Amino acid sequence: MARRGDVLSLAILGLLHDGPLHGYELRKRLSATLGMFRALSYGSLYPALKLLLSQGWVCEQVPPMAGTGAPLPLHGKRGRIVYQLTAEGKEHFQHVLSESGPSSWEDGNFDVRFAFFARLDAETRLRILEGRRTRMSERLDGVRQASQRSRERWDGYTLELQRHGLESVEREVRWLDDLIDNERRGGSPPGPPS
Amino acid sequence: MARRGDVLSLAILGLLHDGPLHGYELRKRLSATLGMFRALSYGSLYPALKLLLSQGWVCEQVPPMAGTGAPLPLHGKRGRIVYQLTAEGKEHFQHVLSESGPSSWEDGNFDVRFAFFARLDAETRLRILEGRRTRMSERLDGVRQASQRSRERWDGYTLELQRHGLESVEREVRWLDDLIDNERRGGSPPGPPS
DNA sequence: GTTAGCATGTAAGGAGTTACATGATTTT
DNA sequence: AAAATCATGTAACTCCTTACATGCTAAC
Repeated sequence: MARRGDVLSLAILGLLHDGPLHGYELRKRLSATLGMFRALSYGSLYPALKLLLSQGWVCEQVPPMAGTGAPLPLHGKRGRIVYQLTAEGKEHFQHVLSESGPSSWEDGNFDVRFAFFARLDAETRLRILEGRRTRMSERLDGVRQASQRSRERWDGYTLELQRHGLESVEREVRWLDDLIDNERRGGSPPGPPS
Repeated sequence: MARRGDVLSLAILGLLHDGPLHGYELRKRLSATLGMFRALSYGSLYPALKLLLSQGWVCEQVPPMAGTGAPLPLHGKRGRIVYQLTAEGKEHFQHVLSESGPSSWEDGNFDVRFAFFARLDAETRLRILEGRRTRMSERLDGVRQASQRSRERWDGYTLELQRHGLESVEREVRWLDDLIDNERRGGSPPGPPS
């Protein structure tokens, strides 16, 4: 029963793909990257983990006893709970991530999918990027038309807000153009090519 | 009982300040401007109007009978319902708009306040802009630190997403700097000064 | 005459936050 | 020994969307 908009599950599964983590650490990584600049609350995170557990996509794991120097819970009662991706979890992650339909280029979903682009084939990457680009230019057109139809109604500040917003979306489209370009000619992932 | 985050009420009150409007038209204006690029649903709008009505901040009004050429409901049963700002509504709007505390520079609230900046004094404008600027550079620092602490963990795509997000916030800060500058030296509203 | 747009609403549910509640570990 | 940070969780609540339900008016 995979919900359409379950971005959080996808993000957690993706992070767990590189190794087991406990909730607290998971939250920090989710907040710092993945386009999630606002910190996610525990009131969202822990229920989400419970859900993944109940679906069998992750399992709880005892932390590695002794050894690595990591601060262990030791004789304490409620230590950290480390979550690990199961085989079904991996499969589910790959399946959901590969969805390249309209839902994949919606505001919330796109960023997380993009963060895990390395685990998708070039074709799917391109399809998602192009879908997102189309969505963004549609939005651009809509707002441009709306603001042209009624220019004299708004004062300087409202106009400035509109201009700035428009520029943001234009910038987004240019960014996507560059990524599509890069993807088509070579497909090497972005970043320092040196 | 003014809620902290009641942005929608503020936006509606602000739009109604320039003259009475019905819900359908209100929605279009809310969607096209005020930083709200996503269209607001009626399931949000009409209940919000009901609330404003119950608080006495707006009142229903019969549309101007005959005359202006506007498509009247005529003998139809359920025509448009035009909402008008009451005196208390104006007062409440001004009061909420003038709040220049932390809530005023949060993500959702700032844009709407900025759109109605023309109805605030220069001092309040400056305080809100500076608060927002501080908030944004804090966010910048947080993300910069987090991404420096763990550069090698992420692949090219995740890094690119992070870089793009960071650049967006940097751009936002520069925009605010310009606005603050403009506000300090003269205070003339932005836009074509010609 | 039927499609598209105008116009208003309600009920159910999704996705998240805040505030609360608890307790261990590390640093000062 | 106090304070900060680590760590996990729940209950209530907020804000919004989707899907539904209704009916008028303009254009093709």
